[in-house]
Amino acid sequence: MESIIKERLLSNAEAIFGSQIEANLVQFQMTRKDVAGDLTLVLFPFVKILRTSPQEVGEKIGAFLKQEFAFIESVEVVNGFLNIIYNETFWIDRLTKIASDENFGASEPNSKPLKMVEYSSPNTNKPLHLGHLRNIFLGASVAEILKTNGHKVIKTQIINDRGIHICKSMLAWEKFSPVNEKGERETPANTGVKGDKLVGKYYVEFDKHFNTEANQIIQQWEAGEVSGYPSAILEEFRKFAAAREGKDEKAVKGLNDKIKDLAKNQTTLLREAKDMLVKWEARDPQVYLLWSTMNSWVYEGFDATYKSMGVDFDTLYYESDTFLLGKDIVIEGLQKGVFYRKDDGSVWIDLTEDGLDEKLVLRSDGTAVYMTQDIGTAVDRYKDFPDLDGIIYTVGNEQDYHFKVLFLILQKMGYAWAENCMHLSYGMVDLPSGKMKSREGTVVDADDLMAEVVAAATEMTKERGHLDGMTDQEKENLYRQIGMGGLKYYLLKVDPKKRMMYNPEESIELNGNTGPFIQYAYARIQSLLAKSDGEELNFDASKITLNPEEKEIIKQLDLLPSIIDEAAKELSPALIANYTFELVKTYNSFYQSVYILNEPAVDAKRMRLTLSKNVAKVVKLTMRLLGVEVPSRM
RNA sequence: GGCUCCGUAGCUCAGCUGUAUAGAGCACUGGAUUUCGGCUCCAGCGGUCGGGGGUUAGAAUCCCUCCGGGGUCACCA
Repeated sequence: MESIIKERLLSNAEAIFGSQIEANLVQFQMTRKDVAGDLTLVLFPFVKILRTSPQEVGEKIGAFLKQEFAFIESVEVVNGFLNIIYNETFWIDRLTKIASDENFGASEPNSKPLKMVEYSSPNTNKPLHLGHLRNIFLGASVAEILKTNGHKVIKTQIINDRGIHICKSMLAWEKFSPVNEKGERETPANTGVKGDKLVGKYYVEFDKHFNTEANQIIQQWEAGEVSGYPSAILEEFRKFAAAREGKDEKAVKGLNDKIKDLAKNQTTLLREAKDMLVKWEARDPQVYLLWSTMNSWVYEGFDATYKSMGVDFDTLYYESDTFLLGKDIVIEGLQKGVFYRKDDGSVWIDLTEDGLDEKLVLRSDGTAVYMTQDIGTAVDRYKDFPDLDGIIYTVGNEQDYHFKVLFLILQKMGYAWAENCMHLSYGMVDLPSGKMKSREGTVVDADDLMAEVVAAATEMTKERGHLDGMTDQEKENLYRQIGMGGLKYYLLKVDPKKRMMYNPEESIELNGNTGPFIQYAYARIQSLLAKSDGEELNFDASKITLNPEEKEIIKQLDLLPSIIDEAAKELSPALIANYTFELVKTYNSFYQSVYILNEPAVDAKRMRLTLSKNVAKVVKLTMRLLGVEVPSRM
């Protein structure tokens, strides 16, 4: 509508203003809620150019528009703004159009280019936690939004199944796992422990012994027992140790941390883990078997978690498959002169001219680092999907720098598609007690958390729900829908870019800006429609006068397509959540203020039912975009 | 220290491609049902938009600076 009005204003500028005007002078905005109007034109830009008063130019434009467009009921100039009011017919037409379009809000499927959305991408050495939950819900939601917006979408993840971290778990399991009477070490099968949890346990185990060994080394050094250690390391130790003299607590701690790093590098455990990684890259059969066994445990565990979350993937990438390609590309880049080799054999890229640092892309022992495999993976994906028009990486903002470098490297390697790669960077999830720290045991486990929210939903729904006649299975499903719906909505309603606070009590709330609040509105409409007993929904528009709440609902429904466009462009499910919350609030207010089934005037009754049905339709669609299910009873 | 992100009501967050008295939820206070699901609705309380300066007819929004906080600068991922 805006563009039509703008067009007409520009083409008639000569008549209205006495001269042509710049297109960017015509600025529309939504009319403030507390002011009458459906669209507002800002008058200040004209005032500046034409040197008249806002009142004068506003009235001129207003009179022109009113005579030009039949759907404009009236216009009003207030404080430098021209508020335009559409007539009832306009809004009723909008409602009829929305009602007749089953796919209202969605764009033609596959009408836009293919996007790949990557999310989750866990390490295989420990279970998923609260941070992954935000990541996964975000990525899955963005994929749905893009799909509904007309894109072809491939959902994927890169599984970090190789690297020093998994070697640590493997080593610890080999060294420290108890052996049972049958001579077996611990497995998911013989302990009943979920696979990812079991492997995670040994990662922690490694860290424990690792620290102990490092501390012993430090004690030796402090006591002057230094035989067998490289003199260069000892020299550094003495430097840090001496520097502690007379420093404050914080500085001493920093120095001690540096000493600890030195000591860690001298531990047998770390050396063994590193040896294991080298062996793994050389495909040592024994190491490879252990690796694939432990990884399979983890995958089983992850699959169960993904199932609880209600998310899936179209295709998977494993670093163990892509890192070699990454190494090849690094060699290729070395020949091209994009990278250079240092004396110790390590390979680097110099990004100082781009305002960044030098970055390692291959270790001196020839093994791959994180960056190496990310290069390989990206190239691999474009080989697999030649019509790919961009990869969206859902990864926390602590890796902003990494992706800046990755995209830059890909560009320098000459891949034109690099400019379509995007980092969907999201903020950390904090707890009321502060940051999650694995060392302090404050990490919130994903499985535990989901079980908790469903349990809380169960308790509250038993108390307040309308469950008569539901089977136990239906009830269980409902509890799950409410608990998971609440959790997903809670994590998605905040702007992804921002750091957010996870408050366990708030996340299971049912009132206010929550998933269950929206689900309740949906269920109530379903109940209403069921009781309407097949009432026809067509009505005689001429017999209808819209009250303010009704008009407001139509206006909000009408916004849906632009909201989805915006959410797709910004990769922000939060925009969808906020939109739906506003819509539901307006609907609830309407519900409270009028009769629907009990409305005696048949046309008004049908119109209100139509309105209700379409609010439910939009709620269902938008909640689907967030991965939130809507129950018809609760 | 370099780079980077953030600072809006007691708390959690919208608004930030500039524009009319800065919004919502929670909490708190007070109301609403002989009505279709009260997990509802209505109202009140509450803010020098971190401080200062600048650009502009107009700044929470753009620029500079200071203060406070996070992230990152690994041959970890």
